[in-house]
Amino acid sequence: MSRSNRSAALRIEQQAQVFAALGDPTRMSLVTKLIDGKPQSISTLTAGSKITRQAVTKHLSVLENVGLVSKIKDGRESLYELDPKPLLSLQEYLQIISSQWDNALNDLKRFVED
Amino acid sequence: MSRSNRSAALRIEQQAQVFAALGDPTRMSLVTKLIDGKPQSISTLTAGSKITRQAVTKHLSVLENVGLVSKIKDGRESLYELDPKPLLSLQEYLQIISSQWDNALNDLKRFVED
DNA sequence: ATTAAATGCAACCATAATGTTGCATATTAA
DNA sequence: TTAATATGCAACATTATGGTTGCATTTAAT
Repeated sequence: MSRSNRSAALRIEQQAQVFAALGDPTRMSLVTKLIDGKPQSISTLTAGSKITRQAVTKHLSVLENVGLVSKIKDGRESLYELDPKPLLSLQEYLQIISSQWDNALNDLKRFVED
Repeated sequence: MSRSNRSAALRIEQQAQVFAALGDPTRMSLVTKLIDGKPQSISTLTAGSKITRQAVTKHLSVLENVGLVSKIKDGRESLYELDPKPLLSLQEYLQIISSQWDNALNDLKRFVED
């Protein structure tokens, strides 16, 4: 496999991990809760949830592992803060896919009309 | 739970499923292979892969279940075609998150400057 | 100094996801 | 009509995921 294929495979792997991290309703709502920019503690993020604090902790770790949140120790609390960079990366990816799709449609159209 | 919360939860669940469907490198590359608009058979999509045809078939089913591809029987072949609608939906979602994030940053800026 | 609150860590369980193999069936080609 | 191709179906093994419980540890409040 060429160097470029290796790094492309790496990029795909990373993107896939971010997609996977968002591929769970609990984690999507955690992201939503953090969207206002205020770092929040595990207890706060767990409040009102139907699952245990430890489950929420695991979900936060998944998000942290793909760089979607970062953890800040503050006294006895662990605050989590959103980092939207990986989301921007996904947007770019979807953008590329969409534009390629548009091109494919145009090509098809031209082919049919000729 | 209110009606609006119920349907919001449904939407989140659906979006999460699409994210999850893309959350695997094999499925991401299947999507990439189909981006030119040409429906392709399972055998074609499996060629050059390191996993078996049956594994690819399962991945295609995952994509089909969230509406990212559709299956067309043609003789003895099963052709799969990309449907980008769910991708557009994800783009919208990410767009909303991004804009809310920008708002939060602006609010914070204003707060600090006051 | 005690008590309460917030986490961390680890073991454990149930279920889902990923992949394989083997065989049956349907279509096309020779 | 025989052989080759493409797929479908089902059982199985392995590992990952999502969740729980119990207990220890650290920090804050009385």
